[in-house]
Amino acid sequence: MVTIREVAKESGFSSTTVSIVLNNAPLSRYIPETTKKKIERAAKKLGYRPNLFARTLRNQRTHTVGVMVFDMTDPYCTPILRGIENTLYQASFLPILTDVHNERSRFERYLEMLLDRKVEALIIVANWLFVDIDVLGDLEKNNVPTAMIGREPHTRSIGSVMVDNEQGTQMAIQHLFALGHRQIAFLRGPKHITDTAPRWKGVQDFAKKNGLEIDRKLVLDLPESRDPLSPFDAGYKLTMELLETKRPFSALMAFDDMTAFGAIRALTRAGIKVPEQCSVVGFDDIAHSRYLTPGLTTVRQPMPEMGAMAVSLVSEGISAVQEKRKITLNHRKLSPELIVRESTAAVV
Amino acid sequence: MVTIREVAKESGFSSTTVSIVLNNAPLSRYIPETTKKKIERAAKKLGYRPNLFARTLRNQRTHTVGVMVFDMTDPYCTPILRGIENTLYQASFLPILTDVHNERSRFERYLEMLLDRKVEALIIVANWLFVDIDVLGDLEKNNVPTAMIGREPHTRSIGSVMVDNEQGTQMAIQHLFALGHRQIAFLRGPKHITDTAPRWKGVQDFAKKNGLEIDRKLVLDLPESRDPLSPFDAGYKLTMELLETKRPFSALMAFDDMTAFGAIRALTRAGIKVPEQCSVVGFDDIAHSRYLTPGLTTVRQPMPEMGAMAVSLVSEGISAVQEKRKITLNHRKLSPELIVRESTAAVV
DNA sequence: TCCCGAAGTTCGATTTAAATG
DNA sequence: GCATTTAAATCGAACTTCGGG
Repeated sequence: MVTIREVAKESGFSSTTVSIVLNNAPLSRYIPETTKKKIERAAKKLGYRPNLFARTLRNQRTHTVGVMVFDMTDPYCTPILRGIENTLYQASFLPILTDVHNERSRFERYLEMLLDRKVEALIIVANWLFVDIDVLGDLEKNNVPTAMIGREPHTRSIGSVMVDNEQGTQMAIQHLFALGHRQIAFLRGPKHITDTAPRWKGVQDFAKKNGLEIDRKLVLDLPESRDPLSPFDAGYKLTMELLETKRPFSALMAFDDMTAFGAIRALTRAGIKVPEQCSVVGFDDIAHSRYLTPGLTTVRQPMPEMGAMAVSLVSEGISAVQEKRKITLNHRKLSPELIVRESTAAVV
Repeated sequence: MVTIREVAKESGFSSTTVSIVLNNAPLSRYIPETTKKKIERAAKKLGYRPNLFARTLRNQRTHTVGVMVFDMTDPYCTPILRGIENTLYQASFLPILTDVHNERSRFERYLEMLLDRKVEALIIVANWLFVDIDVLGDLEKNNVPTAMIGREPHTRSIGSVMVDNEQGTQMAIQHLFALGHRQIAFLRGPKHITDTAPRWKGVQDFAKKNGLEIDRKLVLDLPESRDPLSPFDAGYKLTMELLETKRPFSALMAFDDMTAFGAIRALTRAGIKVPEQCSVVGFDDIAHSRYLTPGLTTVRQPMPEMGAMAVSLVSEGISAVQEKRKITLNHRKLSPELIVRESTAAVV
């Protein structure tokens, strides 16, 4: 390994001077160009790369952020991670990725590991299950700016990025309404998930405003579960139950895309064509949605942007820590977008 | 921050002794239990956590591995990453995740960043595009054990994990053959992808052995492209072209799942029912495949296992480096599995 | 005072060599 | 030589202090 001392020797100056020059430190304004040139040339010649661990030991900076996902296999995560990665890259930060598999013990172990590595910030992708773990203790104490994606934390001091759920379902129901649907079935989310309530509120608000009557018999709730893939099975099962009641409906609005896939499977099995005989809308716009046939009409969460936004929130926090200001992180709500594909059609 | 010196002071021993005890170093066998107890109690009381950067500075170990993905949004990646993460976790290693977006400059920049951080190993998930970049230079020089998933590297000294492509397509064609299909269309992969040849070879071998005639007019090639999602569009387009020729076929074998999705879309648009009028098989078994309707029959790559295998390959390398042996990494070929779902059926 | 550069200390842990009884 | 403990050197960079012109 080439050290700063070797560069010093090669260039004929002391390591102090080398350090000052290569870091463009304040003092470097006194150092003549010729000296700088020589040092830079020597560094280049030897292929000098400063040892980041020595540097961190001195100045405490790691240029690393921890990313915690609750379940990577949830297709909702990937685009978010992409957004995080891309934004960090621009800032020359590197992410340490951890997946807690929805297990508390794993969460705690990983948190400890990340703190040991002095990540400068933490981003939590709280998809699906996340019963408010008291992260705060350790985090606040350690002064690590933290942002959460997809869940509103119960604490100040932790930033958050969410999609505007209410707005999303309003767009969806508005779309169905405009297509002439009046008998609409709903597969609501599990009660313990915080997205469930606002999404339903969006529907209700629209219904009230536009005189749409909601048939309570056509409203079902997904069961609680800690498996991000189970909504598919639940969607399938609930739709089957719905069909058995023989209550007619011309459209179905699912809690999320995965649920919608399950519903489509059930409808197809029952010989009901989508969208000709029944329209289906989802929520999320996970990657699958575009590729299944028919393509799923859904409400897109701007996932890469949410990742990017989380990074910019914690960046603020990092600056604050650097300048010894108190950290305060914001809460952001991003607008969703209605993506109309082939799973919805006008009533005949 | 609690340092080892504070633990020393609290316990009444020197920092040397504290270090020896806490690390269970060889010398600790001379240290009496009572001393150990006292030191451990002091450490616990103060909540002592050794500074990893100071430690790394001394002993060069980082317990970190770099993971490079060529495009995270490729659904093929996620389960592999999961496998990597899970296996690393067991070994108390942490992954730094980088996504090179199929860009050479980004690849080089990330590689540099990872080497600066002294990752103890590197795992490359070479999905889709990867025209043999000369990683070797830097890597070999820096003595970083490296394994590649999904591509056979042109160099020794880099380990690799692949699925047995030949075996995979053989299973698929065998399945179609057993269902009575004789007129089978093929959407082969782009020529520049290394998977393409062996997958085709599997088909040919089976055909020869079983007297299945392959109609060259029913064999099309995907165009070259650097977008992991484009196979969908290509699959759609090629299938449309196939249909226009009016040449009959009762089954279609796609290069991968994404291509198969495109084909299904085309067939459906053309009013051809899958699987009643045409069976479709894919390759990969990405997450989507289970959820579309009909569920896709496909050849599963054991992705989590491939990730795990890559970790175990580089672990070997890490041990070698530790013991100053020369690193030699193996090449592993894992068996795929045929997943029969709803997109294939017997000819009527 | 301004400019330039070097010596020496510090960050926190590990390890070697050596000092005790 | 043995059991027990520790002072001091080390890892590599950054910063503080100081001195000479």
